[in-house]
Amino acid sequence: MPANSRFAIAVHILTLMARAGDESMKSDEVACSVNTNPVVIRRILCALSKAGLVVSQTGASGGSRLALKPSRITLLEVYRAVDAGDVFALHPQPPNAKCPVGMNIEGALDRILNEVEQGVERVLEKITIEKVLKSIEPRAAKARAARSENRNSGKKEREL
Amino acid sequence: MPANSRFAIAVHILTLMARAGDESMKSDEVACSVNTNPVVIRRILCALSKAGLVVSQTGASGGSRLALKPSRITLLEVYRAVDAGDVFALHPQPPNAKCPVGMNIEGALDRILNEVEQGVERVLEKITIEKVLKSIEPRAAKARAARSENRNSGKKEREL
DNA sequence: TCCATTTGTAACTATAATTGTTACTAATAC
DNA sequence: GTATTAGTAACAATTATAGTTACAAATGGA
Repeated sequence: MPANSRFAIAVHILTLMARAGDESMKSDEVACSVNTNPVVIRRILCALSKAGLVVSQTGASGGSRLALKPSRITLLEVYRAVDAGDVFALHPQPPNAKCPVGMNIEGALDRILNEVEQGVERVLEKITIEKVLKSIEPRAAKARAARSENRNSGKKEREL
Repeated sequence: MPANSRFAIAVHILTLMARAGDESMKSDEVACSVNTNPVVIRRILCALSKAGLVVSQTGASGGSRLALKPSRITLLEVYRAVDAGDVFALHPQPPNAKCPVGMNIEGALDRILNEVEQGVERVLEKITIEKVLKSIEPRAAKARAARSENRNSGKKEREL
């Protein structure tokens, strides 16, 4: 199943919560939108909570909500909060230290990996959760309009 | 074992061949430096060959060598040649289409993934195999000097 | 005070990708 | 013709992920 989707799900979660505003959401509700098990959501929420991006409360009428305004949460913080994994892996086994290339290639690759990660981070730090929510809203509005068209023509659909 | 190391190994292979110049290398020799099985090397060489980065020859005294000068091979071409995988994965299961966020989040994440990949590519296109080899040489030379020190003081080590 | 609800977390399963390995075919040089 | 080498298929071992069940701890309300 490799190449993990925790970052994608984390962005989904935070976008839902940005939309919910002050109201807190339960892991069950979030799981319904993400289409997975609530425990999967809670595991990711736990990481986001440790990073200070959400606050959660146990007990009856508990749940989670954003700890910061959506405009203050960048995708870089999200990427760092969940362990998204490296862009590429180094050698599975250490290369041959008796070879002039084998001896030094890991260091070179490590420096390249750092540069690549910086490239990723430069992109992610420019995108906020607010921006993601806004990029979604017009499409959702369009879909709502289309649905009311359908309703007029007799079709039915449930929505959240 | 997930998060694949094919890109790292491909860079290692090409750096070895850059150093070998016109002489072709056998998958066995490369495997010795990478510290893995020759079939693993041949699989990656096959991808590099399809991308036109190396040429291979079967048969006695066969082997592989670079198809282009080291200064003409960028790491971006290498990254594209081997299937290095995406920086992050989208949802394992499609999100709930009845939810305004679930309905549109995949498209938003896909656009973000494209931007991130472009960030990665901007970094990789600036690094050539020649550059990697040069970043390794001074260290290798230093190590050679240290080894001859050792030899003078009576110690022994094999090298390639 | 007790009960229902919810998070946090451990433990386990199923799935899938990667790497390593053996074995074989086809091509090539000597 | 024989030895050598790449190309490739098939399979095993390892590992991470995602999903699931189960339960303790916290919380709010009756």
